[in-house]
Amino acid sequence: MPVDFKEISKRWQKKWSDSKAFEADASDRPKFFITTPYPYVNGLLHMGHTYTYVRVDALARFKRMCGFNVLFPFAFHATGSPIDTAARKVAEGEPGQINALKLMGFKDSEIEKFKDPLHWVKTFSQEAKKDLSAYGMSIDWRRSFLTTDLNPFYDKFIRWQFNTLRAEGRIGQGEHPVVWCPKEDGPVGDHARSEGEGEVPEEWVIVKFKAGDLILPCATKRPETLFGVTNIWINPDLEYVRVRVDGEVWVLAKQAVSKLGNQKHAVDVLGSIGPDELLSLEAENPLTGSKVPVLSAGFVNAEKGTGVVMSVPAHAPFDFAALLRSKAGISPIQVIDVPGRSKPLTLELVKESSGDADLEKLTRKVYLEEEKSGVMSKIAGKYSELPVSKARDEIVADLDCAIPFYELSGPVVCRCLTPCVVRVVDDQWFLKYSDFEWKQEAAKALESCKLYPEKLRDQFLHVIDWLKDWACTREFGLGTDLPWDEKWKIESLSDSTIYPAFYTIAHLIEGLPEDKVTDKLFDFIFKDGSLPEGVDRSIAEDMRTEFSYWYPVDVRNSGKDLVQNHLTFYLFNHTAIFDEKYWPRGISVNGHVLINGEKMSKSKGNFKTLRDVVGEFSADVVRLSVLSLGEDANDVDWHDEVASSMHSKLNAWYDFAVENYASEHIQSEALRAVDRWMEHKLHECIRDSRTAMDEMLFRTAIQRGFFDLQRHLKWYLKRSSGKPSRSVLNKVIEAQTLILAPFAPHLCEEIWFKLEREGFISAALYPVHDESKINPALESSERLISQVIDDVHQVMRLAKVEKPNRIQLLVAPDWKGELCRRAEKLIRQTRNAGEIIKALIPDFKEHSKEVSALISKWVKDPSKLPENAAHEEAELKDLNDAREFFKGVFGCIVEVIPARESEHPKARNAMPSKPAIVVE
RNA sequence: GCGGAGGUAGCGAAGUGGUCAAACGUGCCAGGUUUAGGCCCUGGUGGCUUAGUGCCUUCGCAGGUUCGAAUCCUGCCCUCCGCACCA
Repeated sequence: MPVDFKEISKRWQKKWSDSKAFEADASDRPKFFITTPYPYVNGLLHMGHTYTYVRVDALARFKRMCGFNVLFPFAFHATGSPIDTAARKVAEGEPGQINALKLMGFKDSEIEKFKDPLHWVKTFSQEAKKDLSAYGMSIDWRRSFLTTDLNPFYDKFIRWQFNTLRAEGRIGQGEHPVVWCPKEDGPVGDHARSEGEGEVPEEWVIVKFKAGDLILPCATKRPETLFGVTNIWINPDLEYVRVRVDGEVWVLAKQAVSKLGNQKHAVDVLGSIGPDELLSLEAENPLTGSKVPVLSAGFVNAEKGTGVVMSVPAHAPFDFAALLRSKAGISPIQVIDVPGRSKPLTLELVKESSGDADLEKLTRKVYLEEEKSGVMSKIAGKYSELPVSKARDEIVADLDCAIPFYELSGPVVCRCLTPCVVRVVDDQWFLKYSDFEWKQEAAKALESCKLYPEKLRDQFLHVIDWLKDWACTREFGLGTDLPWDEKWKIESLSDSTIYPAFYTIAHLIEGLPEDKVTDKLFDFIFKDGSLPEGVDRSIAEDMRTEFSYWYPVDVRNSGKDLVQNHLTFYLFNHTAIFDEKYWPRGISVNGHVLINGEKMSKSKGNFKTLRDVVGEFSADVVRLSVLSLGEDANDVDWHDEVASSMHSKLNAWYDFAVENYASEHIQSEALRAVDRWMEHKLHECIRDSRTAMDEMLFRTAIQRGFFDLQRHLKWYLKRSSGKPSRSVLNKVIEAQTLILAPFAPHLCEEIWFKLEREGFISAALYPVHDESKINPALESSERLISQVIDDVHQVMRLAKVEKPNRIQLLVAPDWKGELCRRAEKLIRQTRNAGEIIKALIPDFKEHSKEVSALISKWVKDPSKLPENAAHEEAELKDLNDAREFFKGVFGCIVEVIPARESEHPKARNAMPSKPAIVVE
């Protein structure tokens, strides 16, 4: 019967909600607290969320079924600039943005409202809540909240967090390069760019060459090549100026002056300087002291650097090409050796006639090669033998006249269509993640943290090690004001590190008047401070109880892209703020969702929202499908066909369970071997799926606990010829339904109800395996029988027999079994066939020829040796017992005969557990 | 470039020194039932073989260690995640 999954889903969701099934409060039961990063609410939840969140929900449901008091809360993130920017775009009538909203199904009249960022936040958090409920998430919604100052309580919590961090010395202020729009006079994030997404400030160095009283500032990314400078390039077509920079007089291209101004240099243009004068200068290499001439070259451009270029012809294709053209008769100076190369790549490949595009390519090639395998040559004095990147760092550190300079990695254009520049701001606030001691604390927190999967650990360690100070404030966007400097908003990754603690009190704190919510109150709740005056004691104490009961978080699960930032920040901040007993207990990571092997993207047209798939396939089917497709940090590849097939499987299980369950009392009955085999398999499946669930290996759990169990059940039904044991069948039906419940909770509730079981299956206990029922010895008979069926099929196929009249199974004589068992032992000791044969022949005199043939075969390929060879008598019994079954399978008489009694030439082929087969 | 994870059948993916031609899922082929069904059942799905339960070849590429390697070692190629003020 077709099951109406959607109707079932709605009905049970309502029952759960009406009975507050997932609302959890502090108690004396063991607790399990699981969280996942809240989504940013600038759109609908999509396929990626279906995976991450169902992993959390499946674990929550499983732990609940293991008797834990489980808290699974959920909230919404509004902090940051994208929503702000999007709202502004709507206000400006930007067609792309408006279209995006239309595609989400909003009517023209509604779109108007999206001019207000608050409307985005409210709309999409509500939509997400609807979608998640329809997806069957077992969330305690009482504890849900929004971030930013839209929510005064969360806002105060974040202020407390930052005041605490500051008091602990975790926050500093300093210089920082940012991408800057000169017109808007502010930083420009990726979201606010019309061009240049992903471009960042790159670190260059300005090396100051002295030329009399003047300074020629050469901007370079490769200061280690200073030893090879043969001349300075300027472009006579550019306009050059003298500029007073930090008290010195520099010469540079006019366009470059503002760059310096933006990078914390005091600049004052003194006047222009002509090419003739420039070309007459002689510059002093600050590293070597040698004097080099200034020459002209057309490739010098003022967009990059200063318009003054140091020329290293041996290692820079543009320089060498220009030098060839200049006919100056200067020879390149080699600074870097590459093993296996007698002459620098540049000198080998560059011709006078090389075009700009070729030179561009070559530059990249040279850079990569020399960066990777180059070492400094002898000429580099104390730096010789060093790898180039190391030499670079040391040279810059040693040279007073080398100063940092930033250049964009590529052109960036602001949303206001103004080209952007790099600006060094000096009042940026940082979280001091570079602090060695803080790193050590984070590493310690990691140590006591269970990771799912464990192989994440190396990456976390690297991130902790390499993490630098994090700029934690922004000048615009939504969020919480930095408490002591309200020009700044706290940046979005920084206001979402310890908020799982807020879940523990979110539903209670709203009962207090806002003005009573102070830092002191948070100290009381989270840090055992004293109760501030005028605060309702019972609420405050409840909050403290909730926090100390639920904390720490037992598992936090997210997509793998958050390891490198959010999850690591999460560790850092917990160590800074909370007592060690509250540090995270577990972190779990999952891969991304691909659709038909491709990354999901709106432009590819394969973008699916959560509500799309749930609408198409139903919650249970999506949940089970997406979890069955992958685990670990691997990506899962969504295919609709998988979901269709999962739909059928679930439907079939519903029918089977409801039709075959005997809810009346079952009389005890004697169990046959096949019944005990079924119990054995059932308990194996229970054991394996339970273990997998605990490790969040849901695909394994589904395979062991669903696919495998179903296969075994099918075999059991066949083997028991339509007369399965009622009690065994009942146990299978109960266990299978319970095992499926964390994945397909709605359907399983419905089955549970139809089985006339009390209460929610969500609150029932997950099956526990009974070790005494597990007995691998029970498997040999069934394995023999299924193997025989396979072999007979193969014989029939090869012999082109479609409908056999008679099948004979000729069972190997006991001496062969004995031979196998003894050979097995000997073959472990030696690979010498002769030795083994010699040892065995005396006991198998009558079969000496066969023995030597078999032994040499087995020595050559031990996998051919039957393991745990059956005894003739047992094999005859197993096969005889299955005769009726075989008859049903093949539709003909099946005879079981000892091979030694058969005249048939095939009889000799019989081996233990592999009877000879005669098909007629 | 740097750090991390990977490359096994059409696809997804088990398997980490011999029992693995490779579980399980999906797809595909053939047959049955049904003959509206995204239902169900049976067999097959690397190549060769076709009275026979066998043989051969594969686990990104190239070498090496071993009686024996998808599994260990070396080099190379490719894919994915992240690389910061962005959620």
